[in-house]
Amino acid sequence: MDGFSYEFEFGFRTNCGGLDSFTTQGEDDLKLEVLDGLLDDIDEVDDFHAANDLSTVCDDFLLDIEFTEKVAKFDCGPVEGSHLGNSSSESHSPGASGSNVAVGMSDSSITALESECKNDSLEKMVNCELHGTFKSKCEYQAPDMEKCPSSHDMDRFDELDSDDNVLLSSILSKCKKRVKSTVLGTKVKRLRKPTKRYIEESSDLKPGSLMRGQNVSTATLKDKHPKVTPCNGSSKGSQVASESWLRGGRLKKRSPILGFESDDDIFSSDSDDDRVRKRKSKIDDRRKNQRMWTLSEVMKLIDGISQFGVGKWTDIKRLLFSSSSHRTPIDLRDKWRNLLRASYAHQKNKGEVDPKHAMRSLPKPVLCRIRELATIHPYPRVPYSKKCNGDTDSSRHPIKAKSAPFSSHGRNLRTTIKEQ
DNA sequence: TTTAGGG
DNA sequence: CCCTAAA
Repeated sequence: MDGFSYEFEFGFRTNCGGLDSFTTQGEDDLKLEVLDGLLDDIDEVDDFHAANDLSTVCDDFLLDIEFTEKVAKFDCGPVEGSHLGNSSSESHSPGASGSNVAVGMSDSSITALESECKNDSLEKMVNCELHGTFKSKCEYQAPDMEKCPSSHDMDRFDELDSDDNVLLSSILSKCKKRVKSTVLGTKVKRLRKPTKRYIEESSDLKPGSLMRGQNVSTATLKDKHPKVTPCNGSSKGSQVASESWLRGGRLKKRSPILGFESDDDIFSSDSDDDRVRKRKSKIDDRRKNQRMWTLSEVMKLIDGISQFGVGKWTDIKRLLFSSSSHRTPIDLRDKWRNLLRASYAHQKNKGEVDPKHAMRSLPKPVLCRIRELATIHPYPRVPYSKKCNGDTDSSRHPIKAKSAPFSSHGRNLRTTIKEQ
């Protein structure tokens, strides 16, 4: 049973070194045809995923196939007794650590086997072993290669377990695919798909943990300094409570698994809401964590900046925003950038506020404060104060002159300096 | 790790 | 808000 699978697999593997000597090139086509015919009856078993890094074997493909055919013939022949059901043969060789891998012969074990076969030593070892068992038989039978498999052989083939057949089918279909690509000269390099083992490992996460990957830990990680700060007087009473789910799941890095997750819904343990939400806003989900800045937050930010200076975002975060687990230092910086932009826009409009944005505009004192701070702590690489723009200040900072202050045109900062 | 800058 | 490069 398994012995057949095992030996077949290893025969396939090791043929490259052992059996190519007695096959003439002229037989290749014939054999391929025969093999193809054989294989056509077999359902294509889905990929072996172990296709990764089989390229080293690929060069010996034709030979592999030859041997495959031989095995199909020989192993069912009279001598097959020593093959079929003789899985103990591997136990003869104590050094054959790899043999253990193949005995179970599940798909995953095949995967394991294949990956193990990348190991040179293992291959050699198996070579040795098989030269003892296989080669002699095969060489012995080689002269009869031309003849078709006898009906007896085919019967024996049919006698195989269904499990064995499945396995055999898998292996053969794999051979077939590779042979086709190789023989046709295309030698298509298959895209590196995730190995079955990888998928299995991924899906193993599913049952136990509802925590979707990394989402859980980051939330707690941020409040390293749970300094008790009155919840910034924000009108949003629910802010602190809700931010755990809103922001707690902020993904610092996209994990490679994310590809699966979005494509196949491997993590089907998601609630329906989650799934719907994920589908709906896959594109702009970067915005879904967005949080309106409250005035009090802005004030705190301004205070922090005036206290620590611009650029000390971590300090500001630690001391003033420790209670809000969202608002990373980067957020603070971004907000400050936006505030500067806004203040500049405001100033440029001579105090007139676009009625459309009137609601969002900052109170005048805050605006003044921002402008004030901007002069004291110019935002990085802002060479001159916004207030004195247009004068020759920029000439004093020739290096930094290229980075323009914030313009009223959204984020296009550079056009402004050209205009001036 | 933090910051700056771009998107 | 996110990502990445640079420090």
